[in-house]
Amino acid sequence: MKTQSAVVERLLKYRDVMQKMKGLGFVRVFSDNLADAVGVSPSLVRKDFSIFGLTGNKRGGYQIEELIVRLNVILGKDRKQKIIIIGCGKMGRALMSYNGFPRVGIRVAAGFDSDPAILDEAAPIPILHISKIKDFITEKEIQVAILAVPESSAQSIIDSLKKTCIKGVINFAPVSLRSSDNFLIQSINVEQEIENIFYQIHFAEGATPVAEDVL
Amino acid sequence: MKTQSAVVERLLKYRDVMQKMKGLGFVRVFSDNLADAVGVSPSLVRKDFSIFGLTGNKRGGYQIEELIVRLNVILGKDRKQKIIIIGCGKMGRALMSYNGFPRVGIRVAAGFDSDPAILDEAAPIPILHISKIKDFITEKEIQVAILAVPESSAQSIIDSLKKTCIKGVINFAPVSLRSSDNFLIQSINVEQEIENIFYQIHFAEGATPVAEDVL
DNA sequence: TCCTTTTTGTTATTTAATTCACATGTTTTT
DNA sequence: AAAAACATGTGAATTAAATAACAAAAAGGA
Repeated sequence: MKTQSAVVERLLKYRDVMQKMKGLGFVRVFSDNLADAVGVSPSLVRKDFSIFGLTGNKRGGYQIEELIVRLNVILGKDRKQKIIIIGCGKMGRALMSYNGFPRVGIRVAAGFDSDPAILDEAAPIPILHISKIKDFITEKEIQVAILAVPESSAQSIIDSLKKTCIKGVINFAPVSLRSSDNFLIQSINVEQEIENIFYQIHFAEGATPVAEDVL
Repeated sequence: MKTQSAVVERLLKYRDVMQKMKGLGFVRVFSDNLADAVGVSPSLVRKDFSIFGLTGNKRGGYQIEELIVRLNVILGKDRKQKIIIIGCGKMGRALMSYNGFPRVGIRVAAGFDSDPAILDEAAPIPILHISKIKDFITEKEIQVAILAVPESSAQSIIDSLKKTCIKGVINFAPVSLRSSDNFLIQSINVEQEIENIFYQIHFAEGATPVAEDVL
């Protein structure tokens, strides 16, 4: 039922690279170029394109301009992409002002928090009280939220979001929340990534993971 | 040469779940429990354990206490895990005070920035000038860094880090930096995750990715 | 015009990851 | 004590993902 998340992630990277190439004045690109830039094999680039019916020209490669347009349609960039941020602690506020979002056409519609001291309804991106979240989501038809709240409140917020038209969440709390078919949760766990890196480093230094049976 | 990152990520999750179960007073756990909690199949849990030589008891499941200890050795949690944060803008400072790090035994040794206005050498986690980074890394034997700088300076910082004893980096800048064998880079790209979610949502709503040949 | 070069698009192959299935050792029940 | 119920551990089977390979189309000489 769900399309491979990995393929879509690669499409996003291809588009990103092409956007930058376009900015440099390039007009066409070969699967080899994209492969080098993204760090995959050229045949995988072509296969990914083939899955989505994206075609180029034998010998001539791909027209960057045209391919970006077609990719944007596939990736839904022709629609408005509004999100809200729940939890306006340091991480939440850092995300609210993150300029990577506007650059790719993602608009932060508002932030929400339970602490009255940090509310600011008049700001360009307002910080509203959490009690107003349900109406806001309904009225503005928000579908995606970032959850940047303490671990303790993450689950209960998720439960209430499930009763709204929110369909997907990026979760920064270190709790294991599971996606279901109609409610996607993508967790970002920085400490886990770091622990993973420490493991890879240590293993690379020659420490056997455990036994001799690991290739 | 590199062990599957995915397996290690699962080990980290298993350990996390068991840590919480231990806190609740549980003494043993079955592969089914861990599977449910982490969202994988029981046989995968057992196979993951088997790869690393982690054993339990037929019928009796796994002893939580003992398994956590053995996992911590495998995952390198018996060593000090110090990191530095490069770039102390909003995101960098949010990460500096993130309490998820101390909770899992990761210590932020210092932050670094080029802006003299935000330096603070006396703070519990000092913010030092970027010019001091090389000596600091050498002296404190730092192996892992978080990169939270603007896109424009990411690549040049990576290049200079490669000349130090840093072996792994978590990158928050939206640039595609590639790992090599002795220098790991793990990028966290929130906007990409969001775009991916938007795609999944839209596709789930019935929009065909492109043609009829996609299963 | 014809030959050579290049690069796509797709099928076949290989490799990797996950699930299945069941024999084996343990505990509980009767 | 024997039987029944369980849960692990692992090799076999399956599924999924990535690479390799190559025929066919386009472009550029000679």
